[in-house]
Amino acid sequence: MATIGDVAREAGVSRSTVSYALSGKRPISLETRDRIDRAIHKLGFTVNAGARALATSETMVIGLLLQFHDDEFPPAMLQYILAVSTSARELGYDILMVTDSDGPGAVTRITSSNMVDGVVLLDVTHEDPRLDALRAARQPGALVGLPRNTEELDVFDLDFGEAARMLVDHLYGLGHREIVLLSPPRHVFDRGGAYAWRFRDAAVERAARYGIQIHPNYGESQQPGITRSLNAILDARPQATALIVHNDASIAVLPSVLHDRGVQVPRDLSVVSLYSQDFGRSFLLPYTAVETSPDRLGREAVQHLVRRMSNPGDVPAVAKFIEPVLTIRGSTA
Amino acid sequence: MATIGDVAREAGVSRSTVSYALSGKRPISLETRDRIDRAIHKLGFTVNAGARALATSETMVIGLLLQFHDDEFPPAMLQYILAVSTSARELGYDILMVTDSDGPGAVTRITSSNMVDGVVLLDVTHEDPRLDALRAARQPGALVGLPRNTEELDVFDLDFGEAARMLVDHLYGLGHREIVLLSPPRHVFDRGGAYAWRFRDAAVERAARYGIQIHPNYGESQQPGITRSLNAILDARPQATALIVHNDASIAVLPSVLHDRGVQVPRDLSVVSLYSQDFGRSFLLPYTAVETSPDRLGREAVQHLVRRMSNPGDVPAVAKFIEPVLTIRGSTA
DNA sequence: TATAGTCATCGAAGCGGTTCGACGATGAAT
DNA sequence: ATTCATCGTCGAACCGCTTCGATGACTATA
Repeated sequence: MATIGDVAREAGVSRSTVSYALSGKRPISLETRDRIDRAIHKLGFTVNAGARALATSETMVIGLLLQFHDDEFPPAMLQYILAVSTSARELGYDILMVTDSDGPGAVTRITSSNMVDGVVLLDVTHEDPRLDALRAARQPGALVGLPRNTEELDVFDLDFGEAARMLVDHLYGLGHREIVLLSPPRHVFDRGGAYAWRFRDAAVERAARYGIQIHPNYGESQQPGITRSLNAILDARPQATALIVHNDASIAVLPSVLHDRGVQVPRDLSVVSLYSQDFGRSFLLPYTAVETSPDRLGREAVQHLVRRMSNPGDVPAVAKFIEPVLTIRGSTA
Repeated sequence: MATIGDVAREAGVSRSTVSYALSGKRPISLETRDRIDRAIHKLGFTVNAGARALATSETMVIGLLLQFHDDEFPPAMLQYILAVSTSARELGYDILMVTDSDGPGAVTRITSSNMVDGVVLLDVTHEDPRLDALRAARQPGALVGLPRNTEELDVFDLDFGEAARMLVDHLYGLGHREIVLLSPPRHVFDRGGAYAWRFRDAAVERAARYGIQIHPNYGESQQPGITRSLNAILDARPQATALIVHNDASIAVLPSVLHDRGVQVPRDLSVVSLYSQDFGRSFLLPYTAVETSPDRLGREAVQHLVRRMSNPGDVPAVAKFIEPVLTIRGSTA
């Protein structure tokens, strides 16, 4: 393995000169730069990332922390992972992905050992135990998901309240007066998945303001419970003319369930939901829905994190709720 | 940030002594070990991963390389990612996940800069361009997926040929004499996704041996093509009594398509497929199928990689095809 | 013509660990 | 009573790179 010393010797200059040629932090004559370039190619030299990290205290790596809960639909998570990874790479960072079941431990481990320059926390809950670990860390973090206390933290999330209002407005405008709402499983609420109740509460509040009926329900996360609960919910409200589905696992199987019941959309029932474009494409979901935009979310989180990593202290904390976009797909009437 | 020097000073010993106490590579008296432990806790010391990596030439990080192709179904990939990540962590390794579109470049980048001790390549194709980069690297690699030339490489894959034979046998045993086979999209074949034609060829060969009819077809990867092609394929073979689906995207939407056609499983059509248990659970797939076992595959790949990383040279190259397991779910008659 | 900047380069120190060889103090074996 | 190992510890060197301050050679300024 060629080191910077080998390159220096080959080019007949000092190591520091090679370093400066590499970084461009000091002027180097054209001629020397040329000799150095040739030496680098001849020896196949690449900077040793560890040594550079040690010298600069910058690893150029971002930690990505995720946890898989039984009550979540794994395919949805992938969208966020990809978005974070891609935008990090665009900014020159690599991703250390940690799926430890011990979330706080993982945060502490990778930050205190200086493996990363910053972390992105996915799927943050109301009282996320990882936040204490993050606050204790030297490195900054960006959250996707809304904790109770956002002080000193950069958080990014969809504006679920607004999403709910948009969907209720849409249905109300079409004349619907009795709506069934399918939320995530009760577990998610208990665990503090704020997105769940932010969406539900806003929907209920909006419906109340219009004086229309809305029936909130919890969904299930595992088959065969999903189908069973879906049927039970629809059975219980035969008068309802519209369904709002805020539940990834349920929405994936909804088409076949509706079919089994002989329900035609939108003739018999209007259906709206909340999912990302990619997700909808994977599962052939033809429903009018609000985009969850994992790509925008992931990108913003990473960009902000990088900004904070480069000017520590200077960047004020932000809580950014990206505005939902309604995509009409003709599943409502 | 406390360094090993701070700990040494606090404990009144030399830095090397602290290091030996940490690693246990030389005997340390109980009393000094105690003083060192106290100092470590008092100062909240953690070894700096970069410095250690520099000194030992071991990063304790494994690179995980993946690429998302348009013709693949993203949710299936997640299973592998998780399996690799989990088993790596169990062995003390972290995962550097790289989703670069430039696969070979990514391999070279992370290996030549010594960011990782080894790499896992997911979804390896017949003539995978990443393999040259891997061969040129100092670090060993483990592949998931089968390349044309496996020399000097450790490859892990499901025995797709055997899987196909098991499914054909199963159907033949039940009396089926005309079978429709739905393969991955043509793109996958062209790109060199060996699993696609290994499965297809084995199925065709087996059917020929039994003297029964089998009709191979390419599937699609994106809606609405999936549904359209599924219907076209079924329309074309009205006599067929069984369907083998080797196509993640199609299998996810198959239930609703069959329903739309008024086809009852297994009364009107027997259906078998190939997917992992988790995948089936996510999508409510009730089909008799061969397990793809991403968890076993990921685990074996990582374990072998780690073994090779610790005794370089000593470990002979392996090509391991894990044996498929048939799970009867009652979708055949 | 003396003076002050630039420009290009070098040497040395430092980042935070690990590891090798040495060394004094013990205890066991001869 | 010597000799030999073993035990526990230390100092120094090294891993590969960055960066600070210094230096000599030029060029522009007064």
